[in-house]
Amino acid sequence: MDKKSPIKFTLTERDESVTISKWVYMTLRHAVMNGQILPGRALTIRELAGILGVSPMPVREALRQLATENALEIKDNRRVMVPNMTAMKFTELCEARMALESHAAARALPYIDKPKLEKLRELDQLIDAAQEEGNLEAINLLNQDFHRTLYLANPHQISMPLIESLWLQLGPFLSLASRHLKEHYVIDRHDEAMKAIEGKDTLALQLAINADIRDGIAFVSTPERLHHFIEECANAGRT
Amino acid sequence: MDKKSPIKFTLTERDESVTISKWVYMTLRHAVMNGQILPGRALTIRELAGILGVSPMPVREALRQLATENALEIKDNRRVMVPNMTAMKFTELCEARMALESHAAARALPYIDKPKLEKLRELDQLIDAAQEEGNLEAINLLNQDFHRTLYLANPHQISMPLIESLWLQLGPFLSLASRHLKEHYVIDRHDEAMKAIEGKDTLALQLAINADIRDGIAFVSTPERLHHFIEECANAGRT
DNA sequence: TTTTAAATTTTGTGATCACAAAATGAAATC
DNA sequence: GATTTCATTTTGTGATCACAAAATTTAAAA
Repeated sequence: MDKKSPIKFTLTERDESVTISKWVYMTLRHAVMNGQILPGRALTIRELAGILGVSPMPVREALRQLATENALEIKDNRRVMVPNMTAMKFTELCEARMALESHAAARALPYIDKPKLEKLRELDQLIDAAQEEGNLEAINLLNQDFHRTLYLANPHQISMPLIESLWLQLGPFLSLASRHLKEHYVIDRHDEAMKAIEGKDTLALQLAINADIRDGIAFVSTPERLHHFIEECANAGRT
Repeated sequence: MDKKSPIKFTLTERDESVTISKWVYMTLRHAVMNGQILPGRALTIRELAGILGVSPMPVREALRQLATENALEIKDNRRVMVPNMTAMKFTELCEARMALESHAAARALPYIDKPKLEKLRELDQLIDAAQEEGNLEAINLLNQDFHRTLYLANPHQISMPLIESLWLQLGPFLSLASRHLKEHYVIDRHDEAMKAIEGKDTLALQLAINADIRDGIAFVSTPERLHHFIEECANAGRT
């Protein structure tokens, strides 16, 4: 039954300068992050290799890498899949995001200079524009860019990879859940963050980041809706 | 010059039931964690495969996996090595540990029941015993066990892999630095943690965990000593 | 019809091979 | 002696192959 549901994901052309392994990794990562691969759907090396038009080898490495980042799950059967979401896991992931990202933001703040502030302002405006258009994927991408730019301002930063792992684990569910929504009313918390950054107010920045994370998942607000979405996603990729 | 310095690390016998890939991964991970591979020393797939007595394939996967955990660094040259420590990086890693682990501890606390408390007490006593003997590696291992047991008490926990990544990044430096020390006077902060756990006092537990992390790295206490050790480690594996 | 058992296919693992890029060493130039 | 150039070797990447374990299908039995 799993084999019935066909796998289909965005294929970008490969730049010659990038290794096949990396291209495969980035392609699969994007597919997972954007919910293009249903949770529970069994992924086989050869099938993916066929779709991507490469040998099994680079796919193998990419799958293992994504599994190490907990974007994929390798069961005892050696079967690889996008893990299913649970209510508790969702809570833990969000809480971990807040703990890690508010920390990363605080430690990046001293390194925010004029040009970086400008870059953040620019991203903030792009997000506003994307919201007017209602372009969901763009909003998501730009939002990530905003956070990444902030955290990476710290030249000694080491938590970005950990944060990316959390994003990867939340990505598929958020993406799938948002697809089942009629309308999105996203509140922009970045203004608060920008003000805190300008004022070099660490605590205010941490609060703004936490608020932003909370808002980003606000559409599953109530426990009922959360369970509703979880069920819906589980059904979409029924085993 | 790099090639001159021979690589040597602990080789445990492989259990039939475990895949070669996993065995190679665990072996290399242990070697990195315990400073058996000098930072900066170039690691080649074939050399390691030769030492381990396996084909290049499993080594390749293990190296990539350790690289995604940031235990190893893949340079542009495609060269793989244990990354060198810097003072700022060291600080960032410790701060990240405190942020993540105090968070993990707080979220695990509600799940600590009688048997788990007993297990923690047991580990605490083993650590005391190991300290009397001055068995450094045992202390380290048991200390990790203590923290792991605590955090994993939360059945929905998702931060353990992130924490392990931080341990992996700190491991080689701490291990190498401690080797250059005449004496170790480790203060046991676990008693405080135990008291906090028994009293279900979240804040006290977080403080105890943070204190424990600080103490664990106390031997590099002053910035001068930190720089001294960093230099010494860099010289040990000079490029 | 449902359950069990055997046969077949598919799959991950691990080894080997081919090749281009990178590192190394030797010779030539300044 | 120091630096560059070129030939040689080593290395990572990616493809292919062999095989045992797992999954699937088919056939037989209840």
